[in-house]
Amino acid sequence: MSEQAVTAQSEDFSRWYNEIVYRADLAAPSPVRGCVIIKPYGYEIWEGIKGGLDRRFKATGHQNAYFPLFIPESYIKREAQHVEGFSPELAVVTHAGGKELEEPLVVRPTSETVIGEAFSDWIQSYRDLPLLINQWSNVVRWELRTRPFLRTAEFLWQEGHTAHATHDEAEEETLQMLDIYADFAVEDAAIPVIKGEKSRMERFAGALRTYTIEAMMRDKRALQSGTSHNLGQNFAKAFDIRYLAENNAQAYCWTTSWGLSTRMVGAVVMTHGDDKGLRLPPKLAPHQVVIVPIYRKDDQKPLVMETVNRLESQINAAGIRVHVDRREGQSPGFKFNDWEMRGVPVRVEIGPKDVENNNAVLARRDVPGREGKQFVSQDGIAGALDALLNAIQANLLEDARAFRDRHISDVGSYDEMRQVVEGGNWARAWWNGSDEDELTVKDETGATIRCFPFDQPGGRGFCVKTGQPAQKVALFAKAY
RNA sequence: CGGGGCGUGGCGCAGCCCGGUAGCGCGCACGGUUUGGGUCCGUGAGGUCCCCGGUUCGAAUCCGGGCGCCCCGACCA
Repeated sequence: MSEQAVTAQSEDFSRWYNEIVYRADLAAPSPVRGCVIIKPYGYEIWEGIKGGLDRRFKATGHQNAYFPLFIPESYIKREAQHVEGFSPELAVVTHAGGKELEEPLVVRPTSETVIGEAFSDWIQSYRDLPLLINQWSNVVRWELRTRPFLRTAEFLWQEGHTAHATHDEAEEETLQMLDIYADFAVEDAAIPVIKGEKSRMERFAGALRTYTIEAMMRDKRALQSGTSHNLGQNFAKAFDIRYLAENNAQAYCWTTSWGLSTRMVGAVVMTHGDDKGLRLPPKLAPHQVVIVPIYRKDDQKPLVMETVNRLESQINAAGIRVHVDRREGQSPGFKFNDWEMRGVPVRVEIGPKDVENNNAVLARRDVPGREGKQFVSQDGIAGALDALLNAIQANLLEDARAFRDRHISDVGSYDEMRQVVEGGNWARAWWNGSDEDELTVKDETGATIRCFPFDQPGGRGFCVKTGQPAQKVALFAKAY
């Protein structure tokens, strides 16, 4: 368990992050380079994320399915930009069953290709459309540098794949799913995100358009937290996904894909965490409430535990995820710190005094020290907790939003942008530059275009780089 | 792939320069003590010192070779 303070965020943010991930018991190192073991506590957070998303997917008519881990190498090569984008990071199986395979098998980096191939069989008529499929799976991308949750060689995610009759329907789906990601991020993860479109350079390999939700971490770096792609007819043509229209004419489908990964766990850590550890939004917290019993001598224990057990079932009955810390060896002070490290939103302290006075101490994780503590009556404690959890959920979101907004500036010139970005902040600037200009900016400032936000100021301005008239502003930031 | 660092009980490290058969903190087990903000004391378990080879009476330590990992950059959800 944790026994000393972690490295402060202000001192070394990545070190802080790594320490938190291990000390909050989210993950453990794996024997394979670039992979991690997701421990139960970390996995429960992922399960919360899965639950929140899956519910939304189902509500919008999507069904889950599962496609194979292995993809024939030739499939990957069918869509020109797709190969180019993914080849460098593929893991390939060349041997199996004791002999060399006739055709190497790629471990999926994403499944557009296999799913596209399947779709071409499944879809015959316009009556088969739209086809709305989602898959929960693992994928492998052999990244050069990895960090737990943010970028690992193998990661868990969901990938949605849909096929539609028209471009507009596909576009509508692409945007709907982006909205779902944003809604999940804001409502469940308490992470304020900015919706926008990716630049040509940052677009998914093989997509017509890529949309993204971008979040600001506590070190002000940007984290692409979910993407939704309108694939146009690129994959439909490569995999022959056609349908017979009402007028008896063959037409290619329009497809989309969208994904969100275990990276979101990292986003939660880096958006809300502080120097004492994790701060989990109640909606995703494996334990929303932890009860720490306090007793001096053994004769006090039965009394205290009686109350604790009673409150536990009362809180449980109210649909709140509660955990009682029954460990014997540790002092209350140790437990306080331990649960703060793990980010449990509310701690309930029950000691002899509370038993006597019919009280309980509630301590909220998002407000440090005395200020975050309050006495409440044991009667109706569930109601008090419910209100408190809602307040914490809202406060974490507000806190993150205020932090983000403080660190985004509108800039009018390239020099100004440079200054803002070099200070670690985000810059909003008019842009009409070329791919090459974008690369230059990256070279010179370290920042990339995170997106062209949907929320545009309107009117027009002059591009910070080229000085030419521009219709849109872009967000620039250093990113993970 | 370029630059830097490191491989010693589960984790973090010392020992290496100057060879003599391995130690500290945390964690773990047991006993006691304590418990309203990281209690304290005692006892104990646990190690192919990354690998291979060489030098030597003797190698964690010296020499040669190899492997692995981490950090910073380029690539990326």
